[in-house]
Amino acid sequence: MEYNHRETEQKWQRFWDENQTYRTDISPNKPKYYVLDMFPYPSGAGLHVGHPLGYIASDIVSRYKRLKGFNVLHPMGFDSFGLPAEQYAIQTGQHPAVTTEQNIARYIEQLKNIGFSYDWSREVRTSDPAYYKWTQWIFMELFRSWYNKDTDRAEPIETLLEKFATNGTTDVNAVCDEDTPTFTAAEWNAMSKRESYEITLKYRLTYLADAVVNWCPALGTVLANDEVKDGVSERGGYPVEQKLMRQWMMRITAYADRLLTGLDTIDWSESLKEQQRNWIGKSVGASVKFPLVKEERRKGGEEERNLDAVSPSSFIEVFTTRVDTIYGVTFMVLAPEHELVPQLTTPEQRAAVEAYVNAAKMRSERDRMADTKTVSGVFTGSYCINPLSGEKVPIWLADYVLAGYGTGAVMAVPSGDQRDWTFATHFGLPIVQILDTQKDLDKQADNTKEGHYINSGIINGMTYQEATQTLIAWLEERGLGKGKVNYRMRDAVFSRQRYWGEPVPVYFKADPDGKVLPYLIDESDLPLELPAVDKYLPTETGEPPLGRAEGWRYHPKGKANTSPSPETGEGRGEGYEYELSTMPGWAGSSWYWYRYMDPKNETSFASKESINYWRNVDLYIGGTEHATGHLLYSRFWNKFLKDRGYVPEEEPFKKLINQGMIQGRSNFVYRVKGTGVEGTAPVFVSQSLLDGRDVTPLHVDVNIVENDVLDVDAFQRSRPDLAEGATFELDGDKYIVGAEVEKMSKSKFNVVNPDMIVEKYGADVLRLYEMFLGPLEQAKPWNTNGIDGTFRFIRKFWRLFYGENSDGSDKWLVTDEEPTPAELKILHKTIKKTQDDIENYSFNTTVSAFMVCVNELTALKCHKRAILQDLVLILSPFAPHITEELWAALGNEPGTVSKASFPTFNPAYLVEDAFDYPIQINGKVRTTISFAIDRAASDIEKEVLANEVVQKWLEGKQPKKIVVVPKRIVNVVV
RNA sequence: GCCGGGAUGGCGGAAUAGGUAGACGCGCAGGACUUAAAAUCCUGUGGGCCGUAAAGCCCGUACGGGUUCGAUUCCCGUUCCCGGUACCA
Repeated sequence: MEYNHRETEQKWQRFWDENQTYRTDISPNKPKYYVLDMFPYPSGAGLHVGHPLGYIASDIVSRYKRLKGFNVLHPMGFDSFGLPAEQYAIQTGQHPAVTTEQNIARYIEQLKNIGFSYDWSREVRTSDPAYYKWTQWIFMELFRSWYNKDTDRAEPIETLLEKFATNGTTDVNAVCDEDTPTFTAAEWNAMSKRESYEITLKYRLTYLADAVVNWCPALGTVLANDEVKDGVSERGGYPVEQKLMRQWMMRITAYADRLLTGLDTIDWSESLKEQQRNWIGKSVGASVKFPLVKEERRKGGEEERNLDAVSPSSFIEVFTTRVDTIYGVTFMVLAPEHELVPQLTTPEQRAAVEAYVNAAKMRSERDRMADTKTVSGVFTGSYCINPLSGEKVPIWLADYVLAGYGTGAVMAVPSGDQRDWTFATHFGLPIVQILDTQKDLDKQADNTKEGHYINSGIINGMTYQEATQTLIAWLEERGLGKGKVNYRMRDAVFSRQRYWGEPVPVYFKADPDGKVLPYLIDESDLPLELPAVDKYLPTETGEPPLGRAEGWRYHPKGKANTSPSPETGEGRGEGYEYELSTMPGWAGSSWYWYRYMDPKNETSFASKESINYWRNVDLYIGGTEHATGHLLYSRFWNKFLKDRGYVPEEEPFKKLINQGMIQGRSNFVYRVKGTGVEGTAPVFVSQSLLDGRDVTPLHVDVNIVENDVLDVDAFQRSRPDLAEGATFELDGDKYIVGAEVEKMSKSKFNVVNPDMIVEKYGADVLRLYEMFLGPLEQAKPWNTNGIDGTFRFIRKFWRLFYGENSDGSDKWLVTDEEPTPAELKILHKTIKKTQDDIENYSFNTTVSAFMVCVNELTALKCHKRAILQDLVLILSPFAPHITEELWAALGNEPGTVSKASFPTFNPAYLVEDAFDYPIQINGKVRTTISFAIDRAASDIEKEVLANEVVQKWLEGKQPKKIVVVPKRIVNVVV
């Protein structure tokens, strides 16, 4: 009987479910191993064959580690808040919870079909109130914390209040808002409760701020930078504009340095770490103040040129990484959006400046970035003073300076910076050499740090190091500047003007003087559940969808609710207004790996016991698209939770692997141009007969193509719109289709559903084939064609155990005979290869080793239990169903293959007594000769030289040299 | 532009402390079994040359150099492809 994959696989999947085979509990006497997949967003389209790639790899590692004696935590859940469900709700009125539930059910069914060893009792869903209760709680903890730069960690807000009460702001070294006032202890203690509370809001790790955000009018929501691609929303592709809005922010910048240095402690790919480093964008330099020229201020005339009113005072502040080049500054460049521009513009220059600023506004960010060749800029008419040289420096505007980075102003040093050089050359501004080593300044800038300074006042003759130190000290002494570290990374916007997300556990209360401030709801009121709304759109007044929830107001327990609505003044006694925005997509995914440790806990996000046992993720597998989003935010929250003593590890994901994307392989049919239109019958030509004919390629469903041969009948049946009355020009009796690698997508008719593969070939075959396709981290196209190889392998493997009696019934072939050395060698070579390859995540080569093993055992007609039982075990991580079946057939307790031990590799079986040496003449192999392993090199030399083939190549000459590498090669140099 | 990764048969890919390039699989070709097909099994399969055959020779890991007894592997330069990105002061 042939192996029946359908019956067997379903049987074991049911068994595992019913017996909770993969249920995991804490067992302190076993080492732990935590294998995590990036949990999916359950989309309506279901899984395609590309999705499970990483899940299969992680499942193999999980099963392998179990056999190796580890207690393995391997859970799965769903990142179930998100835009598509909300978009669907807007269109259909269907509550997102309903569609999400349906999609999850389908995902679970598909996942269970593939035989993953997840502990499903630990499943989490971010949209479940029992889950997001703790997302909200973490938000509250962030609100209740500040970042102490002295201890370099987050602390409860109470430690800040103590400092204020005893010493005011003197001892406080915190990450906080720019406009935070300084005060004494006495001043602090004299403040009203409201005043002091308002001050603490500037220190908390989550805070309200007016932020320029990516506002997407079509989606009615704010998007994170990484959700915007090329000026349109990543999901949906709608236009996005910049808008100033009051938003909840996360002070992730407080952690910038730790996020950077932590990268050195984790085992992630270099490219991924580099992406995070670039995103954080640390640069070390100095900020310098350039005072504005006083005479300019005087003769400015009446028109708003009162520079004394300019905030904060009369200077331009720049950030530079090359303060040593300050004597080379010949002009100043501001971003067109810089706040001082209106005040700095002289009446003569006003028209030109306004034209330039407007033109810059019109150009999209994209245009400005794409166009780096054109030089543009305009002079404001004003000057500032170089604080070092005392020279007058003209102030220009140019759009190569970005408002959002540094201070939005640059001190231009054309001799050292290429952009400044280009600008100076274009506008005829002077270029001053400042280092004796700079050369070819008439052709380009030279950014060298070598040599000694010239034309440079107090640093003349110094080297780079000396000059930098001297200048920073000089500037700090005079309050004109200081050493500064600048980061590209900004604080993260945490608000979304949408419905399907976690409500923010905050309400607003107006104080007697009318000032409205945010307050946390009481912890006992968590979870703050999403209210029902009539529509999932913003309100008519532009409020987020939660503004539609009727009577949704906060009523603190045991307190009078007397605050009127801050907007309307109405609603006295009806409770307080809630925050109406919801949390972003990354909130729920920034801590989920902890919830798996203790998913049902109602008193904390996970028990201390479980967290201290499982600690962090040993292996994390997922896509590279989360490089700067999820993976950065998760590290941020993890560090915060560690600071506050809730978790023990600084980094959440020790080892991370990015699985490569599985691309689609599209198939095409070719319709002759001019046919199939206006009632004419279409003519399709086989790809093999094209030969330059004028045709239109059309996508054809890959599921009706086999080995690039089209099932013509199926094509005509499934696409009557295309193939009605068509004629086909065949190559022999075959229509050969064309092929191209594209993204896997419905519109390209190249989606392959894993369910179909499982039905036809079995889950074990799907698992083996996905691994066999190539290295895990590499992107590769899916081509169902090759799957026959792994299908045959499984059946060949089965035939080592079962044959057929003459009446057609099953014949059990396994015997208890003693294995031969040759059989043991095959087995142990495969054991070694399997464990080495799994430890190196090289799954494709493991599958090939299994094939070799089964081929060799088949050739030897080996049916011995002593060999096959171990082979079942080492194959079980890859093909759990068939091995579970055979494990039971071998007489083991059913369902226990995952609870056995990985066979021990015994090198003794691999010892060879002879080696076939390739014999090279001048580096080319001419023959091979077998020598005993312990044969002396001099003996080998002699025998090689005596060899007939070697003699022939020597042509009677004496060899120059003979290289003998034991157990490798012999090379005779003539 | 910069950063990271890559380029090996018709195809997916193997082999790097430098040591027989093309494991394994697909596809293809031929054969066995079968009334036939499917399934299965066997043989061959980088290109070229020479041969009836056996055997043998030459070329070959994107391209051009180099180091070495020996290079897919190391070094220098070039081209192309994929991913990322920031005009970052």
